[in-house]
Amino acid sequence: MPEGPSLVILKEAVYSFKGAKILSASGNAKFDKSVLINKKIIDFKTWGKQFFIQTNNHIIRIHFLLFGSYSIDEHIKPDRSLRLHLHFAKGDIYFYTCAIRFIDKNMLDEYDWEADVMSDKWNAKAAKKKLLFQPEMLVCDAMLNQEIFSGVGNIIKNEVLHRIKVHPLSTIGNLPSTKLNRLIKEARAYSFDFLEWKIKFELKNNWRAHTRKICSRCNLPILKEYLGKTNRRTFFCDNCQVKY
DNA sequence: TGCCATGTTAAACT
DNA sequence: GAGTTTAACATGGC
Repeated sequence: MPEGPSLVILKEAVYSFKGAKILSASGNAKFDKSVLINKKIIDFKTWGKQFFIQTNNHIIRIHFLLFGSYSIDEHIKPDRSLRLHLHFAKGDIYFYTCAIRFIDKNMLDEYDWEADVMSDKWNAKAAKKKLLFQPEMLVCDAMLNQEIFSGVGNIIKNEVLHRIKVHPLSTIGNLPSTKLNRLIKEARAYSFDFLEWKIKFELKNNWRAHTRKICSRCNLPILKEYLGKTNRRTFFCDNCQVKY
């Protein structure tokens, strides 16, 4: 569930609830759900891995972390994992094992919408500026930085670096300009490939490095190491990914 | 069956 | 107080 493209799928999936009135709200999320009753859904938004439900009076922020999930109309998980259930005349939305809270009304203005790789507002030049400001940063950390690449997660990180043949331990400052541009471009492009494949249930089939044993390009072993400040699982080909 | 992972935050440290 | 490391959270797939 967690990476940006999956949230875009969610936003599409609940689109028909836009304008609908919440008839009841329940679940074990630790806030007062009664204030949502009889409120209309104004909009659903995503920023990277965060999902927002807007009513006239409130903004609910949902983060799925590692294990979060949702379902529409059917309650498919145990009650204990049900964080929020929104009931409408036309159906139901269920959110499970995620972090949910209200955020301040004007908080949405605080988000850097140009950082969201899935957004129409995505700004590659702004991303480059932020990257060049931290030349010592490792590329494997840079890709997971939500201020720069909001929505990019560990799978996208591994796949993009393999696709552009850049070693995860390269630093931003050492990357040739063409490679840096390519990294920024593919962070978005791969995310849209991810979206397309996920919709078709073909995502895993298309992984070239993530969880793979053999490099699809050179047939040499893919290495698995925990790298960077983020210390996340990193799959890479030591042969065809160049360290800069 | 046990391990561990598409992630983040807050507490506990130095 | 700052910067950092660690623990906590919690489910499902392999």
